[in-house]
Amino acid sequence: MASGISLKELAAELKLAPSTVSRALNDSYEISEATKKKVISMAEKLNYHANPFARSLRENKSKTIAVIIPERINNFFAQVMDGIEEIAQEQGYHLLIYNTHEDLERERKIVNLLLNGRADAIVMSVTSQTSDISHLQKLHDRGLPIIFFDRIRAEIPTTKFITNDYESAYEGTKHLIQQGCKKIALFTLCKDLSISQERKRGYNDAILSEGWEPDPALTLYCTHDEEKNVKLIEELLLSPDRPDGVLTSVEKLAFATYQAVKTTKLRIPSDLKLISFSNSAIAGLLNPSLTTITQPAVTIGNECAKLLIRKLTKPKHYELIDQVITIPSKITVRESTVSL
Amino acid sequence: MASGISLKELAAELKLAPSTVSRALNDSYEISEATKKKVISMAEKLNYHANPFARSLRENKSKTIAVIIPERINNFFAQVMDGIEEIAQEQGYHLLIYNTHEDLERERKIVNLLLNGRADAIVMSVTSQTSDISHLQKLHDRGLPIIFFDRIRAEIPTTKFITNDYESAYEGTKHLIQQGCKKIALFTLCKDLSISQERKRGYNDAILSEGWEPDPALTLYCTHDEEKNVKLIEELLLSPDRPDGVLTSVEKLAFATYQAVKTTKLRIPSDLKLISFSNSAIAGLLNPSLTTITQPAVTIGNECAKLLIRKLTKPKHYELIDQVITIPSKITVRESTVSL
DNA sequence: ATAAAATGCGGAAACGATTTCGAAATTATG
DNA sequence: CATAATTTCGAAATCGTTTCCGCATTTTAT
Repeated sequence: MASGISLKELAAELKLAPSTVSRALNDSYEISEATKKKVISMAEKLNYHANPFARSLRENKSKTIAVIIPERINNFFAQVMDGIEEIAQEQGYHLLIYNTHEDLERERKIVNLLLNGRADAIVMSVTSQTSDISHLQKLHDRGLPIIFFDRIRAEIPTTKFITNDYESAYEGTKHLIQQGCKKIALFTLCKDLSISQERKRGYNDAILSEGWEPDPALTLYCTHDEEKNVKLIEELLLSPDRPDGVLTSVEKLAFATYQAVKTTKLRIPSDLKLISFSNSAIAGLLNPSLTTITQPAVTIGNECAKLLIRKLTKPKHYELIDQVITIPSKITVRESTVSL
Repeated sequence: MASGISLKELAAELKLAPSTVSRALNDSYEISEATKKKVISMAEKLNYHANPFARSLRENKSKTIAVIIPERINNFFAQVMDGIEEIAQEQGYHLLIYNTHEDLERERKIVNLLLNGRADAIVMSVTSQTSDISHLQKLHDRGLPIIFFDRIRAEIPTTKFITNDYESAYEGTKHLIQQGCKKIALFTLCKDLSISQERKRGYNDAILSEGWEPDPALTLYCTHDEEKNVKLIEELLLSPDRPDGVLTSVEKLAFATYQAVKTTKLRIPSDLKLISFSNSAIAGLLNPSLTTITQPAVTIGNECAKLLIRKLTKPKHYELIDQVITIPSKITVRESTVSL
């Protein structure tokens, strides 16, 4: 109903064969410049737009990239999406967005949907639940180009983009130590996530580098329920063994910590220093301003899209080799970690 | 390459005609339960997934909704997108995302792209540049269901979702007055945007309701360049006629105001009270915490998607009538507007 | 001057699904 | 038992492209 004129009708109008018109519009060498001009001007006049489905059906490609993110769009994912969108639009690619909402079953469903070719490639960040990866394996086996970012799975032999999670966590923890913290806690998500593990490793090694013994009680595995997280953090902060420094592995846990602190008598940074992975643009406006480890989210999005599109346009020349590309984060020190 | 088995191959495997298999999978009444069972189980076994392009080509619909937003994904648009995604996924619809980056030319291009049926419907918020709306008119004329939200265009006779911009701005301004402000400024975007106009109207009427004379110099039309905005705001705040209260029409201008205030000797809220339209989850953690007018972004997204999908699935029963549906915002008073 | 090659275009098949139409097989009806 | 009605399925057309193949006609080579 909404669709306009077809190629056949355009051809009839021009008294040419559909094949000729198609070739003219695709700038084929077999067509004379004269007819090309005629065809193109008539196409413009009649407002002809090729039916994308007919083309996709015939060519077996969709000029579409699917982006799968694991949770509601936060600052980080928003910036990655912006980064992907920027390149995709520039290259004439379309963007499909899916959200697994941290649900493995939904992830499976979505991935299976994409098995039928609706998208030419996939950029994704897995759910924290993703233990069984057979659905991802199947995608890859089918030859569908797929790139992981942030929450990656090393088992799938493809290119992955992350930030320097280990080093950033190490440096962040070191920073807390330099600021005088003696008992440093880590607030993180699911144990199973690669980034959680890497960040924990960095945190642990920083502690060890001081000759200290890491205390398992100081690693808090949080949930996806915001209120519950605040409660958990409150409990820890009210306990006699409370930490005097915290590294939060994701933005929202930093905010939860600010919330939790409110109900205690503690003050940031005098009683508790806080540093967090965060892509919030207003970390500097918080009370107190938040020391952040900022991930290069837009760049990650850009690079994912660039690499995928190169692979799609020149499949022979580019391979999504099994490698992890690391783009470093940047630490910005603010009030939450400096003693007054 | 990535595509799997076709209907024809599945049919061959079953020693049935493609038509029969198609009908079986679509649960047609013409097919016996016995063969349906056989077909379905074989389809599962061979991991058959219908080619979406063949289906779309034949049925002339894509089960896809396009979302067009005018700028990088901020809190508001992220929440709207989440809201749309939620319903779309539930109903088996796919989501295409486009960003016009406040550029009318890009908006035209994107809209023209969608003219060929790639999406069954559109949810959009126009750019601040959108003066000529012939491209939107054409979309609507072609019968492509389209819904506007937030930044709407009244000229296109379809359903639009907004918040109570006028009332919220009125109430917000009144709140500033009640807190003792005598000179209230409005920081807003482009004059041409419907929401800007409505919010300005609310602001103006609140001023008039006090018997005051609105001062044009107190309305600041900001740009899309963050740094420039900070400069503009600084200038105003340093002028002898500086305001003692500010209503910002969008979130980012509130943040710009916080930035600008830093370089002045002014204090919020004692010297300057600030209230802003904002969907930031951490407004309460700012320094000082920010009084906000929070738009029902997720709900707006939900409602857009619900209405569109109803229209798409039952075109006879639902019409996207020319109306503006208003979902009220909620004012949350925090430190930035209350004297200590 | 004739053969060979290049040019410019048309006809028709193909992509993979849905659907109209019709035919065969089964059951019901008189 | 003969005919009608119903159930169940197959053949073929169709959606709008692209592309393989073929056929003139013109240009170049021998």
